Amino acid sequence: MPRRTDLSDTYCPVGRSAELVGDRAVLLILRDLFFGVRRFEAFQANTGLGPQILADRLKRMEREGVVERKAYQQRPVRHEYWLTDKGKALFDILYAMRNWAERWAYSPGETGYDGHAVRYTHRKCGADVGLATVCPECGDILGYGDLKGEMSPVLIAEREARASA
Amino acid sequence: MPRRTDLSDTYCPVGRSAELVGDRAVLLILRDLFFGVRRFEAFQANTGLGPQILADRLKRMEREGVVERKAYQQRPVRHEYWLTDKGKALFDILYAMRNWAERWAYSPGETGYDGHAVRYTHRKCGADVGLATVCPECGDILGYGDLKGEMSPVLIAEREARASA
DNA sequence: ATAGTAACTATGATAAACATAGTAACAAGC
DNA sequence: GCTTGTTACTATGTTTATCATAGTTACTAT
Repeated sequence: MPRRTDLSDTYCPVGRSAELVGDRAVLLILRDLFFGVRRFEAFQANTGLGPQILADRLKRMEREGVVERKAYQQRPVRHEYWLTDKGKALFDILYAMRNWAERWAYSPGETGYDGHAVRYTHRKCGADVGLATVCPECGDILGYGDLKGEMSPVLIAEREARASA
Repeated sequence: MPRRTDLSDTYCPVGRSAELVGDRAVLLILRDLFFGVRRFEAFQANTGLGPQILADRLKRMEREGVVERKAYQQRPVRHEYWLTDKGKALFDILYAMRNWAERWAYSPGETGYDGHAVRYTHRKCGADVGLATVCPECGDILGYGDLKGEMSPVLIAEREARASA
């Protein structure tokens, strides 16, 4: 889609974020990055994105400073994509998206959806945090690094089915 | 852009949110809705979107149940767009986007940017909450309704300039 | 009868996305 | 030393969304 209007110079902070995060492909890549995925082919398998939008978005994200390309082997040179601090800080946005969807985007008796699609536990105290941003057990404010995410069986099955296709 | 892949039936919560929120236009409309804007022409002026993507997105958002069209006058019938509860719950995502951008998306000496582009205060205790999700003064968890947002002078000027053009 | 207001719809050019195929640079096996 | 495999992409052409601009509907006010 032609996007002539550039929002990266607006004074509105939501506009500036939207320039990066207002894009399905970027969000799917970020999701995978937060689950520990680092390689091109894995992103392709998990997100279902074609190689060029994937390549294009990874370049964009690198230009914006949210990911870094790191060589993990020479001969032949192969790269992995790692989140920078600026990238890791995007966690709160993804987490808010997850929380919203878990609460509002699943129909009541949806098949295979019991509890939550992704369960987060507080690394420090082990508590299941539900949809909270503050640990219900110890009261800590929760951010990237504090939380451990685990996919539910249906979600794992879905990802495996996609990866093998 | 052709978007053949539909994410609304994935089990991944980020995927489901991305289907709605992974779109620049939707984000800009939501931003305005959270600032109290309700009318078509005002959205157009503030977001810079053309009338058809605006109309298309508002329909999509209505279909998704995040906004409601309400007639504010008869003869001729005119409508306003109001956030539903499901829509209001999206605040956390927008707030996370604002927080990320205020911290990471402005260059150090950027003209006119002193402090924050949008300042939020806790309605209950009056404290400036900065970039927090928990009130630094009284410790309350902050969500939609608890916060009052105020645009900085540069941002107001930018919006007025856009509206008059 | 003309001008104004608010919320759109219609039209055509442009640019982005998708599917599919192909390339580069090697390693490993036969 | 030739084929197969691996990983990370690039190239090509069709499909589809977006943008800019203009026009429409249904009225009120002067």
